[in-house]
Amino acid sequence: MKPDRDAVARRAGVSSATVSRVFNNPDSVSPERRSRVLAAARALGYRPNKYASALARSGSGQILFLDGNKLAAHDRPNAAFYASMYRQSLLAVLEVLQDSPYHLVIDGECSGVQGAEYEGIIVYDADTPEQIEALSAPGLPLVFGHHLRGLPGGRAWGYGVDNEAGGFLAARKLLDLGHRRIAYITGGLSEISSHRDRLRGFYSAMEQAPPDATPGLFPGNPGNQALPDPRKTQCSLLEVEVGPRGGRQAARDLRSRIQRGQITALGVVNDVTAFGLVQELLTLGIRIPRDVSVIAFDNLPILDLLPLRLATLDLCLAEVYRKAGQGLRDRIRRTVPGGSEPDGPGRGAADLIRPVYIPGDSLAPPASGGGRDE
Amino acid sequence: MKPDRDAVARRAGVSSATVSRVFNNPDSVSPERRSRVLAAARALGYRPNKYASALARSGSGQILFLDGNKLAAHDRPNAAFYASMYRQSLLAVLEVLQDSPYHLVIDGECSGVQGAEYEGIIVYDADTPEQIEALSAPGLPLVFGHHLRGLPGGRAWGYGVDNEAGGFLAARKLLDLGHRRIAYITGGLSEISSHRDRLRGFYSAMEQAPPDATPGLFPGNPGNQALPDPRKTQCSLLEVEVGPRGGRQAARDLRSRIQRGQITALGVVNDVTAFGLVQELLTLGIRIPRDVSVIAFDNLPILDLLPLRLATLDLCLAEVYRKAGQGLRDRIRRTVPGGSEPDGPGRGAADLIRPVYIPGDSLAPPASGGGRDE
DNA sequence: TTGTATGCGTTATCAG
DNA sequence: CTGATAACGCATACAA
Repeated sequence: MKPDRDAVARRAGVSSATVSRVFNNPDSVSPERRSRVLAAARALGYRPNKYASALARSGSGQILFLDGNKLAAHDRPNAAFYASMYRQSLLAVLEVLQDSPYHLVIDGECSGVQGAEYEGIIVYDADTPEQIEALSAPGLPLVFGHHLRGLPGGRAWGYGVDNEAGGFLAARKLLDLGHRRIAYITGGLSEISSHRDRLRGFYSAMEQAPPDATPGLFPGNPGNQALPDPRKTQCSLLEVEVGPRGGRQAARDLRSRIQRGQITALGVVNDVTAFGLVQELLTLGIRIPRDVSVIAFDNLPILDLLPLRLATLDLCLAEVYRKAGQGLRDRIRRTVPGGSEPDGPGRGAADLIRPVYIPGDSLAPPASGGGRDE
Repeated sequence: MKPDRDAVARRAGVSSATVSRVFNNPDSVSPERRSRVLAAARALGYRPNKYASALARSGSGQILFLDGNKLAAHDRPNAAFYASMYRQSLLAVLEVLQDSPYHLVIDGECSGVQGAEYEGIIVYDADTPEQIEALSAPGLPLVFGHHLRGLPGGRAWGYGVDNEAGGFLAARKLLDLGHRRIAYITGGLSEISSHRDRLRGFYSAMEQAPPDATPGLFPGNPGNQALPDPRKTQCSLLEVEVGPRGGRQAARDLRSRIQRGQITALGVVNDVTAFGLVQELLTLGIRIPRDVSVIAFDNLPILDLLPLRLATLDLCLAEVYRKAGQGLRDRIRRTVPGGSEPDGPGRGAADLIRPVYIPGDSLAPPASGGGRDE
């Protein structure tokens, strides 16, 4: 029924070992024969059998897609809203691994991480990379995805969202529209690195703001964080619980300042928080974007439940995880032969992908003509 | 490293073939030896290698998890809100298939359904079962999940949500609280069978309502559907576009009737629609549950974004898909040996699971003391 | 660079 | 009911 390696070999007039080499180590076979083999394979619709391959390699043939949420120290507060990201990421990895010799396995129990069950692990949204690196077998190629700056020094590799660039971009959008009285709403700064990164990026754009900018009206204090002094930036900072409830709280806290024109634009750490914020602002009779502009992060489906289209930044997780899949694939290859340390560009480091701006109806120039006047 | 079949055989003092039989056809080996083998296997932590197994069987060893949304005729309107269900279902199937000889493969391209790539298919949320049955190879065990009544007459099997029971349950909750002036909000009745089923169940509870019930105030007309005549039930019917926008529309349509006490409770076809409805009702100054009670279906995470907890029905998809996984597993077994028609209880039929009531703050007895007065 | 031969862990067939 | 033994489709050490 399905063509096997021997069929291809016969058709191409080579030995079956050569066919095998073409698929596993193409450089070790002469260009002329290689193309003959590839042609034959294509004609027959040949695709290597992953099972036989794994069996022959004495490998498991499995790559684990490990959900960091299952290992998280604390319960993720708004986890349920992020199922779409999970789906998106999973499908991206699957697409990449489609015609690799590996199967993607989704973690049922996290039990087998220790054992030699897998040939590599892709970690989805890990809370504490160190923990996972410690948990998994020493030789295992490990790829982290999602939000990451710096990774544990070891064998870990990562592909993630450039949250700092995202924060910068968000602030730039507001500044370019002419806003000068801006507040940033966030929370969980001590636990969640992505929140810190977004804030840092936001600040650094604000530091570049034109000199006519009005200083922050209520300088928040990120406290123990190694962040720029908000008094030097043009940005006010409001810390709340991250989530819809915190967003609603923020709306009540900012109400009078917005109504007096002391704040004309808001950056919000994520859509979930922005959701509550916008709900409550509208309830309080504050119009968006006329009275205040709002921009957030994540581009979640829940935005469709808001009466207006919120401007936000898409995290491009599909791209992140596509890269993660490819990266792992490459690293497995390099790990097998010599046992030599896998090199590649900057091991232990992370490739970051910049978020993309998604326009909405929540952004407009400040009402009172530019924000210079008192 | 990992124990193989021979290790188990040696330890149990039997041949390796016997070990194999214990795992594949337990009845064909004597009880005494069987228990010896099982003991040895447990002691060694032996688990059959799925790859070798598939290779030897000349099977693919793969079960396909096919996403019906990808084959849907029309774009699913509110699909993004249902990612959590996808995740939930997928994980349930994985759990069941954990120690079966099969791997779960998630559809990348739907390309291989024709080929003998898979040994079985689980179809997630299929729009048109007929289409999928036609598309897949004739011998393939096929299991459908999600919303289903009747299946194509052929080899298909299904496990789904008993939407009719859910509709009945929702109506009963309202009736038991004393409501007699009730409206049901739905849409897409001609395309979406689950919506019809919920309505049918809702109606049938209303037909049993006590004789003091006030007749429906604006008898809707489901038109071409084979549904009970709303004039005979105690229920008013409002058809809108399913989704947040339709929900908001419904709120505006019903506003005056609610304010005049002509309607005291609402059933809504799903949470997404209910979301818009509740948003708009609150905006219009209608209090929930004081002015009107609301109950919906699905128990989606988005309910956390509402300022009050909406009562709803959980679809228990985890259980549905756990059954689906087990069912498929059984069917594959029975299909292999004789080529005889797979029997099992009621082939071509569907096992339905009843939704479960999730309490909330959106339900209360009618304000004006029982609903009897004019 | 290429071909030959062996083994990967199971299942299934066939004698006993 | 049980035990040898031949596939299963492929990777790779080894020899050419």
